[in-house]
Amino acid sequence: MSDRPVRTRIAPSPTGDPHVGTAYIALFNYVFAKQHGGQFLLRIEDTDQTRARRDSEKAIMESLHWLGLSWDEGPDVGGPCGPYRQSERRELYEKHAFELLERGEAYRCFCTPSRLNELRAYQKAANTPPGYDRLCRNLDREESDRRAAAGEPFVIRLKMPLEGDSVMVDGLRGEIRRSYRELDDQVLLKSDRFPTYHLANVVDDHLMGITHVIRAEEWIPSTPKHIRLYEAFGWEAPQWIHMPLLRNPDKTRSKISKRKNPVSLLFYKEYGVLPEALVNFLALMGFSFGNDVEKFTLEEMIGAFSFEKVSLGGPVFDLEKLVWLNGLYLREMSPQALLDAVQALWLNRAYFERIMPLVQERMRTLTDFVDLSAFFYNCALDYHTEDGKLMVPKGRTIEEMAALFEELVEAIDGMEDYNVENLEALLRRVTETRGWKTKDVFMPVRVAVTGRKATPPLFESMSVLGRERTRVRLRQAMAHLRALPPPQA
RNA sequence: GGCCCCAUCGUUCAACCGGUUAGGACAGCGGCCUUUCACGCCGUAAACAGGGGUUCGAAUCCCCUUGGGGUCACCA
Repeated sequence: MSDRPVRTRIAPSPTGDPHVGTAYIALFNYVFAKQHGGQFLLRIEDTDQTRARRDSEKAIMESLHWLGLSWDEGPDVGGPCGPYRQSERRELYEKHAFELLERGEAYRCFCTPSRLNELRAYQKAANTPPGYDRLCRNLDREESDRRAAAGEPFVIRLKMPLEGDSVMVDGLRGEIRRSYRELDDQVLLKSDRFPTYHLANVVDDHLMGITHVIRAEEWIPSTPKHIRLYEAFGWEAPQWIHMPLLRNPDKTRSKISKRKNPVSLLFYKEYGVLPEALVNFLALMGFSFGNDVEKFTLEEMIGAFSFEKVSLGGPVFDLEKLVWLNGLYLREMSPQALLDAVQALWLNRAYFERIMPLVQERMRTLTDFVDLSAFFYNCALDYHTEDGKLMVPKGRTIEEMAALFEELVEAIDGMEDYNVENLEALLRRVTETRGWKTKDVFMPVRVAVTGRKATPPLFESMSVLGRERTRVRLRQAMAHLRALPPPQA
């Protein structure tokens, strides 16, 4: 153990919406660092060139700021250990990978993806444990250098010990042992010269002086690789603390996922949850303040926090309790502050300006505006109506429509730019692939998204509602349909 | 499937190093307040997964079983 000043970090991967799990882990890193007068850093792990999304990084930073979990060092504020974006540190990882190669702690692997696929297929068929067979581990150095010089593509793999146990001490669980025999020679540097998570993460944590790695439980199985990496470099390893995983509320109890639960921080913000309430609620997941106190501020949590007060069962994210807690916060605001908050969310001029052109030609009196635009503000829609029935057109089944909504939820999530053109293209595409008529898709989607059959133009409306709320409504409509009694024959 | 982690009411969090009528909160139910609803208040139901040990005594320590989860990529 060393007496280095405490430094923690949150290291999200910008591959989608800002995730509630990211906020959850960030919270504990933040609180622990602040409690010890240390620093909390933000590092963007964007080494996956195929998945990193441009706008995602920005959304993550905005969401964490919204929650009040601000960082002392990061891509936007800089700091002594920058850059804080892994894609800007590529050469560093390459250099370190080659350093391990030189020291015999790692080796070049020339195996092709197709060979590795075959290997896996064979292992699966033969029912043997999967993993790299270490074919290239014993290539002699001359041959390795020669093939690399000839331009043959390769990756660099870490040499794991063949015998013995890897021992990690987890701050919450104590000692966790694993036999090296079941540990693979992990790829450190991909053939595109970008690092894998394992290399980049360890190199950065060391270079950035991270003392406590507080991350989700799902990382426990790969910690031996990280420990080995620290050993291979001759570096002092941080303390490992693995927090329990947030779970889905349904029967599966699997780790929280966007297919089953709203996981986007944007959702909670647009739903009207106050950041203080969300932070408080997240803190309740696994942590107990003491004396049965449930409502507390970030500041108070910093005063009371200890990992001894963290329990290990995977907590289920209970939206109902979050909403109750939020109500508590709402009620203690001054009416003025509440008005400001309500206005800032949806009842603001900028938002009105987007809606006005959509409803103008349908208005006869000024007050028509309220009725015509209500669905732009409502959160939950009521589908138990005459219009709601239009979500299942004649000749289509309930399940067909639910499946359609499900597909749209996914497609909208993956949409690069969420705009009118892409929405129209998407709806036309799903209509065509099904061989349906447009009315079989457009009206049901209209009702799902707005709750009614007479609305402003569909794509424009979806665009104004935004990606997140559109998805939520489609998902709610899907759930509504699947809960319907089966039609009589 | 192998390996690893976990195990208290439906959900969440308590019960310090073994001795409690197993507690709080959300949700549920009943009631009070109230023109209504909500808030608030009062009350009620609801759990130690099972089996072995250790011990005078086990929710608490150990083992096994069961259950749940995670992980086994040139993703993080």
